[in-house]
Amino acid sequence: MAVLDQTLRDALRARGQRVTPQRLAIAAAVRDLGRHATAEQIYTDVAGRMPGVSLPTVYATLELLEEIGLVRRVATDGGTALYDPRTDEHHHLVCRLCGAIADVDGAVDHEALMAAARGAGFAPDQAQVVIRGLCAACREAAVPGSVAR
Amino acid sequence: MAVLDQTLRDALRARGQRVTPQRLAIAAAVRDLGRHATAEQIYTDVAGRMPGVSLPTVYATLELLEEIGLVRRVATDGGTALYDPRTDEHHHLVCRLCGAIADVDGAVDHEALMAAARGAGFAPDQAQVVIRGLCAACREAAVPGSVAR
DNA sequence: GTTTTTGCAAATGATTTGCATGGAT
DNA sequence: ATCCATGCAAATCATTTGCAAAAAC
Repeated sequence: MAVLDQTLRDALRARGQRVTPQRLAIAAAVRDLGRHATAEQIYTDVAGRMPGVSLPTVYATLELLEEIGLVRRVATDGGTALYDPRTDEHHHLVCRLCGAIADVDGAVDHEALMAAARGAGFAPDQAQVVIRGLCAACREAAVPGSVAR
Repeated sequence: MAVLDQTLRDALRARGQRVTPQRLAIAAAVRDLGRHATAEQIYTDVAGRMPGVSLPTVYATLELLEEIGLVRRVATDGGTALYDPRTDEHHHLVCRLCGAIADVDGAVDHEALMAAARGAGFAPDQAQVVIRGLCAACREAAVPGSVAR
């Protein structure tokens, strides 16, 4: 925890930006909430620790944290973005019915993707893979018996 | 063209839905505009052929066309969705500055992705890969000389 | 002290919804 | 004749912006 705080403090100073309690609290909330939280969820969590924080500040800070590389914004198709504290290469599975989200590791050759992007003249920042479908629970609900036991 | 129309007519009848001039015009617009059009662009194009069409109808029809499998909705992160008449497996490169979009073929083992999804208990519908970065033009504009000549 | 951040309220922009009329079957 | 689809206007919802007050540096 102190580690994250320190990284953030250093990054902010390096950018000539200020270390504010809001920024520290938001970073802590992202870490503590774990995977895939919406801005609203993060806002609610932060509001618990620090009454008075505003949603615009949460958005601004999440953007900042993303630039610094402490969070990844995941666009899930569902209109609402998720913020993921896991910053290593991994991808997502999103349930089209209930919105449940799961991680997928491997299964994608990241280097091949980046190479393909460069081949097209792009300077790629990041690749996001989102697989949409039905999660086990929704599949069972839709067609009882369809999920192997 | 007649091919697309016929496919659409058949699909609509099979679903017990109606073949309307709006639906035919919207399908034609998607086809004629080519890749990656926004709902607004499609609306503008359709309005040219058929004054009076409404944006809500365009949205509803695009959703329908996606269900039928005649278009793919591509969520580009940029708030605005794109509709792609190319329905075969391929992925996208999106410029973070100008929004330019390019196709990427191959580079992803689609079967491996689907298998990974199934392994997590999902019944996957589709996988979308979006690579964000700078296109050649924006890269050149940002850091002159950075693009190999 | 100077400059960045914050909080508030309001704006924005894409997409959706409710409802009465018009149209396809 | 019946039920679906359309157009319109208004609603929704996530996210962003403008600006004056407060807080870091």
